[in-house]
Amino acid sequence: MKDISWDAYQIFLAVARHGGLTGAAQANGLSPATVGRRVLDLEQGIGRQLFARSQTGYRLTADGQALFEQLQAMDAVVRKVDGWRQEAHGASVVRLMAGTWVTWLVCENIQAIWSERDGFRLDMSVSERRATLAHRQGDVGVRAVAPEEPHLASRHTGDVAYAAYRQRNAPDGLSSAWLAVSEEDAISPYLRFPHQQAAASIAVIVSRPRSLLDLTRAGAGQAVLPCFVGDLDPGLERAGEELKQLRHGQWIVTNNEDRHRREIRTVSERLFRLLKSHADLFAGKRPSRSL
Amino acid sequence: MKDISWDAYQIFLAVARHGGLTGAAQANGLSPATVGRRVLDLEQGIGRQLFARSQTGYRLTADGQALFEQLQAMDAVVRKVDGWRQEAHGASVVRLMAGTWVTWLVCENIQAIWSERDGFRLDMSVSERRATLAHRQGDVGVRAVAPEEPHLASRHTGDVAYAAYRQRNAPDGLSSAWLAVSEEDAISPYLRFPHQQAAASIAVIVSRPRSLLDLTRAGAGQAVLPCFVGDLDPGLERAGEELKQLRHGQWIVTNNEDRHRREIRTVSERLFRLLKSHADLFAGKRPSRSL
DNA sequence: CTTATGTCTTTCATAAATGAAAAACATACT
DNA sequence: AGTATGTTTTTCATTTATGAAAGACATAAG
Repeated sequence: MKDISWDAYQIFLAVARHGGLTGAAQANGLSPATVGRRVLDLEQGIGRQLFARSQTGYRLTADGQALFEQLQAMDAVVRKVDGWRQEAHGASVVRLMAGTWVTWLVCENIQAIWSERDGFRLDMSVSERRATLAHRQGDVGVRAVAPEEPHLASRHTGDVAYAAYRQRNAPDGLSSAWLAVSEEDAISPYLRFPHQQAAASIAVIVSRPRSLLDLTRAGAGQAVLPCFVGDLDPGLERAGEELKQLRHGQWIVTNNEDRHRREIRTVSERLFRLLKSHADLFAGKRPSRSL
Repeated sequence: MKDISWDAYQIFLAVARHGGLTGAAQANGLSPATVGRRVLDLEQGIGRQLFARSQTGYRLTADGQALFEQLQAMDAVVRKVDGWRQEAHGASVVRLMAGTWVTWLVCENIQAIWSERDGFRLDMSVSERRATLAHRQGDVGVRAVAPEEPHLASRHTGDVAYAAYRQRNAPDGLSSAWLAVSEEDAISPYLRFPHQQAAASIAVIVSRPRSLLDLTRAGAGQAVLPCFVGDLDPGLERAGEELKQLRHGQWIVTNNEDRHRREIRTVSERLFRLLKSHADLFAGKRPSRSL
């Protein structure tokens, strides 16, 4: 019984997961031809057929399934090792926690925040909840309330204004119906507004704020959106004045202890610059549409 | 952060266990040069130095020790997989590696080594080369030199004596010609003897030692044979005294790690008993022909 | 001290593995 | 039915990895 080369197990797992050679080849940086050969070799070494082959891909046999399950533990070890490697490299991940719309703006302007040459990975996590950066869940946060936590450092970027938006030039009948996220998901004041002010007129309930924008653009009704989102969209117009009771400040927060970490400083500086350059837009002063 | 090829981990473990490249190379069926390169590559991939290198071997660094400990779980998975592989084959093969004449003796006494009721298959592999059991090529080996490899367990069975043999009562003219295997196949000292002592008198060259016995019995000349072969054959007699310079010891070897395998223990115990019961015969003390 | 031995590292020729491309085939769409 | 698409398998030229051998070096023995 000859020893099996462990990379054969690695390739086997990839084929099993992707259900074929093409996906596995991409994941492992090999060609489909090579992956096919390696799997054949493994089957010979094991003495069992591990996959049922078809023109549309590979399916695990019972024996293949047995091996797949056994090898999960191996994969778990490698994940732990990878975590240890990352640790060994100091901090090659920066985790950014922000709400739906700031995350959207960052994505639209990603080249201003991150490039491949930076040598770290950017993880962006969307949450409407207050970014506490607790338990090191995040490194940089964007929030609507100035932090009082002593371990957090913050920088004020400006105010955020809100208004109701509807489809531009929409027929009048539909545009008065309200679009809202569900009450249980309505964490922020702007998300709660339709429930508090026009509950009987809510025509559609969605689970994500991004869906509000989509529906509004499609003419399904009106929704409360941040001005920097609504005013930037050529398919939307304001359905009324700014809703001044919803206005709030905006802060970028980091952990005091992370000040020395270059990657975190880099990201928070760049983010501050991005938000500051959009300060008027955030505050509800209408842009010229040339941005 | 690039994925690490899992066979690199396999090689790392071997180097760590053997404390150097040479042992790991043997265990993995690679050359020391290759192992050294692979470990360098791994250190680059991990971004840490894993070994302190010296001319006397490799010692784990603190980082290397951390990785070593993490990878024990991976090794454990592979052992389980190997158990499953064996199970898939019904744990049903024991591979015996021995020279021509021991293999012959085993065949003559097969009921003492193996029966169908044992529930495993016996594979017998003839090789004049030293049985290293490397790369799991064999499970039980018989060899002429005591093993120094730390992963091999051995038991001494006794000495093997050699003499020149000819056809019994042969006419004098033919019996002085020598029979030999070819020089390139003459791996063992006894096979080299005719080339070294009587090269000009070699009448016939064969490729297999078994042919020496056949030719000698047919009266074609004289050949060096182990005493346990020549003395047992009623058609042969010694052509001279024991060739004392050819005498050597004999050991049965198994892999330390295979100790727990019942079939391997069974075969090596039985083999030991067989060879031990023939110890006098092997040592050149003449039998009574009633065996 | 010198010599022998064992081990690692480097170089170079060779073997093995690889990927690109073509062929074959299955499935989905028109 | 014909066409388009996606996937696998096979072939062949190229690339990569490998091992043999030489050199360098450390350690042990005489």
